[in-house]
Amino acid sequence: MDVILETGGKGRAVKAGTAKGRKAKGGRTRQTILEVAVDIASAEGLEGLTIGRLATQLSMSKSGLFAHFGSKEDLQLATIEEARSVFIEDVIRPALQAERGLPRLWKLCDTWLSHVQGEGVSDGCSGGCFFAAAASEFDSRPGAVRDRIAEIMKEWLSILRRAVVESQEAGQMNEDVDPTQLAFEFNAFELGANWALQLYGDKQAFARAREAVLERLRRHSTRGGAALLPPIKAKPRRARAKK
Amino acid sequence: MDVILETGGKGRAVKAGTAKGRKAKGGRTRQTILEVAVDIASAEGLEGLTIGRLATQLSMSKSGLFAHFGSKEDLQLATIEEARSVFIEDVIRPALQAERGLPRLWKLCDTWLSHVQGEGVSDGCSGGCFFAAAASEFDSRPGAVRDRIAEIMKEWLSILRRAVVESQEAGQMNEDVDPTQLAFEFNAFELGANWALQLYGDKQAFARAREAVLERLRRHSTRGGAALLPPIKAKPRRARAKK
DNA sequence: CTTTAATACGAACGTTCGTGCTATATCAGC
DNA sequence: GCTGATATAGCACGAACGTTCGTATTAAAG
Repeated sequence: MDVILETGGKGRAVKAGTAKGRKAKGGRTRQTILEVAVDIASAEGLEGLTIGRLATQLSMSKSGLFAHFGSKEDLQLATIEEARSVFIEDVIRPALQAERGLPRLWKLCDTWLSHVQGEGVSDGCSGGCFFAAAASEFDSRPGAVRDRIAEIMKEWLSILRRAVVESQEAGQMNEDVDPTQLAFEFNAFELGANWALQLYGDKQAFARAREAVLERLRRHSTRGGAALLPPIKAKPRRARAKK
Repeated sequence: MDVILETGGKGRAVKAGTAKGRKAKGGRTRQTILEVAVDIASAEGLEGLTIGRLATQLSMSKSGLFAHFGSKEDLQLATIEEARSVFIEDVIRPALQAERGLPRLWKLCDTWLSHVQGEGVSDGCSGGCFFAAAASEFDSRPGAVRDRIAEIMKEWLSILRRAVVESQEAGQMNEDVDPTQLAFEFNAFELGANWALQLYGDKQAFARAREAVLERLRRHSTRGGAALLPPIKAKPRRARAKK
């Protein structure tokens, strides 16, 4: 599944995808590199993202690719920024179109889960959360990479928390809910779903995470807020055969 | 925090521990190696567990250490088994002494969290869950190591689930609770707490995880079961300053 | 005392990693 | 068409990794 540099297509948002000139070529190549880098790193981690491997997959030479970044760390940082852009585009922006309050909070979680699950047909069944992988890989490796990852994840937690607060301000969620606590729990469900997917390929975990989130939202929503949530699915209530 | 086998002049590792005999010596060395290996791997992951580093920390030669295991993979597998033993000793066994049902279920979660948090004074502030780190490191690396990790984590999930079922059988928990779902959620809270600790050094996350677990236990417990849980702490209800 | 086998060491091998130097195409502007 | 910047390739280095091999030490067995 090599990625050829010049197929043209490449749906992702590139500043000037078709700009001509030698100068622009480098930028486009860099962009292509980063897109593949995010793919690899999502599945195998930021350290599995080897320059040699990246070059091979892109049919480039190591040094040619390396020239686009001053160091491995720069490549990692750039990859992180690219992943953040993708995340914003795929998760944050769609959620912002939902109505502020409970609908947006639910949409954030729902889209996040879809994003990790491997949204559409992307590329088979890879999936996996870039930041979850990167975080656990660098949590014990101090440096700029780790700091940036921590910053971005804090950003994400903050967004979740704000959505909770806004739900309360809109009178859709009970005031006695601690927003930080709820954000922690939602984030944990997402980590748990990602964990189950990566380790067992258990796609059902996403249904469980959604149910966990929804149950909590319903539990804490006011009378006015409850109507804004998806309808309750009929529970299949059958004891699992699992011993 | 090096572990010196014996200060003997030339770094000679000669020590007459409890058991005598040349034969037993190897076994003791191996055990010492594995204990240090678990420590390193808990903090830095199974791949950060380099043979060279392990040897340095033990004041041994790489080859001398290597001789105890046929390969790196064998070392990893042995380290996993050692970690499992520690886990059983530190978490499972204490929980089994709690009364079957809700008390045991709560104890399992509580002890697990303490275990990850770094329980006592162990060695400063390391902490971190061996299996969480190992799982996310190997989830995309097929092989015996990954399989064993998956097996052990499934074992753990199964224990959690059984505790839920037993709580229901004891009439302490409502029957409409899906044990698999609850086990998933508890596991997610634990992953979330570990994540926050590793990335932010946020020990408060454990309080949050405990609260999340307890709230769920209370929510689903029957009238008879509720009394078996820890008393409700007075909520400090103060809005966090965090923006 | 001699022999044996367990234990550990030191040196080296082959590989892979990140990285630096140098050369060569390829286009923009004069 | 020449010049100069830019993009990519080729090659080599040093470090670290897992691993192998030959050897020294030494407790236990004969």
